[in-house]
Amino acid sequence: MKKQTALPLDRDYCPLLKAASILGDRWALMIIRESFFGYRRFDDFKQNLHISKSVLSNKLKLLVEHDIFAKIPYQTDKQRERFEYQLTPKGQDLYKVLIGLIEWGNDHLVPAGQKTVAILSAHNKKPLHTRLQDATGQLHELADIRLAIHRKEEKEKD
Amino acid sequence: MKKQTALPLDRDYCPLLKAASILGDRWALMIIRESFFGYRRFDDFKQNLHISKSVLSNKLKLLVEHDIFAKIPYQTDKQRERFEYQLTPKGQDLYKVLIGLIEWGNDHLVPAGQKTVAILSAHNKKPLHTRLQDATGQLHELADIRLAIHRKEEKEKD
DNA sequence: CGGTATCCCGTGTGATACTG
DNA sequence: CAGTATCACACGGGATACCG
Repeated sequence: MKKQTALPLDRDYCPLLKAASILGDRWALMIIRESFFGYRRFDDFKQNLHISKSVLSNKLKLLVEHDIFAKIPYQTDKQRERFEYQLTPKGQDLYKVLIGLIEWGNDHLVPAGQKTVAILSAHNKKPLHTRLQDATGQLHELADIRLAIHRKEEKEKD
Repeated sequence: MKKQTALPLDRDYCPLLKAASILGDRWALMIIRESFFGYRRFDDFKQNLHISKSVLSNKLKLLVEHDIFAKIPYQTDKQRERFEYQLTPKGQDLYKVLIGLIEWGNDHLVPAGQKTVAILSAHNKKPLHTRLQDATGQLHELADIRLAIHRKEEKEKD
């Protein structure tokens, strides 16, 4: 890592800060991970995470407001209406963050021999790893990365 | 995203929880991002992030304890010894998380037309995006991802 | 400049009780 | 079961003062 030139970034616009304000607490990413495991119901989250109901309730409400979860009604036995929490496309896109964090945690925080979470291909069961790719399909190494300030273009996704 | 079978994960060993306990606050990832911009000194962090000295001091100490930063002495003008904070290999590996978060934030939190942080190739200036790759080099789509529990093998890193 | 120590305060969290 | 309301508490963060 050689030093890069200083950049006049207005840090108030930093996407990282915005993202951290939504996800940067004890529970948000854990709940989202449960969702990637396939769980969708209040009680599943509660049981699996040992989180208190009030905190879970507030957190889910917040994540729904941020369009990460959609609260979808469904019926169990024609008696009562229930809700389940499904990841929106915006929420599903968090797989990038989740996998990066799990990969880093596995590489550096988990002792060998201990059970942990693996990221596997569903069809050939091979472990998957994060890579960087440009629009031409070429892969890039860490040393090739540079952060820069630019103005987001209109054609890009919301 | 179809529902996956439930998994008997002992959530106390979750790498995500461990990672979140280190990085999941208002400042850790912001400081690390500054480091990826090339900044290494206490005062640079302080000026760029508008963080109070005491908080920055504590945070840096914590990140050094977690082997994310190394505190390296150097001399400015032969007078006083100073320290700078360099990312360790473990810290550099956080590029995966950082870029995932920035990419998600850019895609979903930053309005079009606004200045933001871009991730570029240093040599051809092309924007980079995260992808998933297996050991054979094959790239995988989101729909192909599956999370599973496994025991970390001895030959793997740390 | 590069921190550390102290104080104050807001917020996140868990426990508990309550509601439909 | 699926939440909401309330309370008490610990912790993180900012401001300030101080130190080498």
